[in-house]
Amino acid sequence: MMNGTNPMDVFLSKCRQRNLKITPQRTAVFSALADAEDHPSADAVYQKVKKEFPNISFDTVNRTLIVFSEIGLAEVVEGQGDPRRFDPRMENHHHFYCVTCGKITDFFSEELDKIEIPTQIEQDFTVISKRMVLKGYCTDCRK
Amino acid sequence: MMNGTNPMDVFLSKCRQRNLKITPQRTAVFSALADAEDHPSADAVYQKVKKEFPNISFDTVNRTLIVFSEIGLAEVVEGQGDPRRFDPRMENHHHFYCVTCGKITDFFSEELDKIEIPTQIEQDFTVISKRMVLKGYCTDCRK
DNA sequence: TTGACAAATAGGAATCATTCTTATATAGGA
DNA sequence: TCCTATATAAGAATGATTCCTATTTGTCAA
Repeated sequence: MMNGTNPMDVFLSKCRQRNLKITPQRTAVFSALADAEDHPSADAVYQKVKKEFPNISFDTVNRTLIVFSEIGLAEVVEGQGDPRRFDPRMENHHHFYCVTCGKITDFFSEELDKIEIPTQIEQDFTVISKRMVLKGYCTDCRK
Repeated sequence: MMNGTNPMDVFLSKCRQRNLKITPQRTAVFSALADAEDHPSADAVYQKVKKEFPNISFDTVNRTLIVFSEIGLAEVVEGQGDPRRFDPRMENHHHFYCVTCGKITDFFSEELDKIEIPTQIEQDFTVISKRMVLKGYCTDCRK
């Protein structure tokens, strides 16, 4: 028996826990995502998986990725995608993002503003802004 | 003369600096955004402005907001919008986002992980994850 | 191993949000 | 006031996702 700590075993056990069928398509989407280093979009995963499954549909890939994010196999990360959200506050501040209603709440914290960016990052990249992004449930949604 | 520190004066001076005409539509979009507390989408701003300018087009509102983000009157903030970006790494980590090519690079920092969330936030919200999001230019794009 | 059935898939239509195109209108300087 | 570069409105086009539905397929139990 395998010990369940390698990614594929995690995938299998999460699917079984939730009564999700282990289909070749799901397995292929999982592998493609697990190998990705670049926070791919659904379309990027689709392009990869299509090499192995020429007949797979975009919808299947997209649905599968959303399922993965619901069962803890992946996370939807913040991006600058559509619909864009505009913020008129140009002072440094931080965000709380409610995963239920999508509302973004500003907050200010001198302590957070003071945080140093790791030296390695400062060397490799030119940083123009830093922001702490918290995710969770807002007052209205946590009831 | 006004001293240029109220939002409308900042708007007027930024437009003049860039030779952008001060049209009633631009002014209305600026006011609507400046008053917003909720990091609105272009459509949300459009719905607000339309009450005052029933004939304004969505395109004008959207274009204007993008111009504002280019001249430093607003910022496009991170959201969970389309296209979604998926991340298979479920361990706590942080992101560097390149504003030129859109690439998201992971980085790890025990120092950042140790940061305390302000007490007020912990009281008002249920926080399930925290992440530092840096924006700037990546190695390839900063040349 | 074989059915039965709930779940998953493929493919196309529909939707949502944005961007492009173009003809018309207008702000702001001469 | 006139001129001209900009900006606007309206609709078409695009890009990305989600919905719909007929068909297929894992999985469980006999």
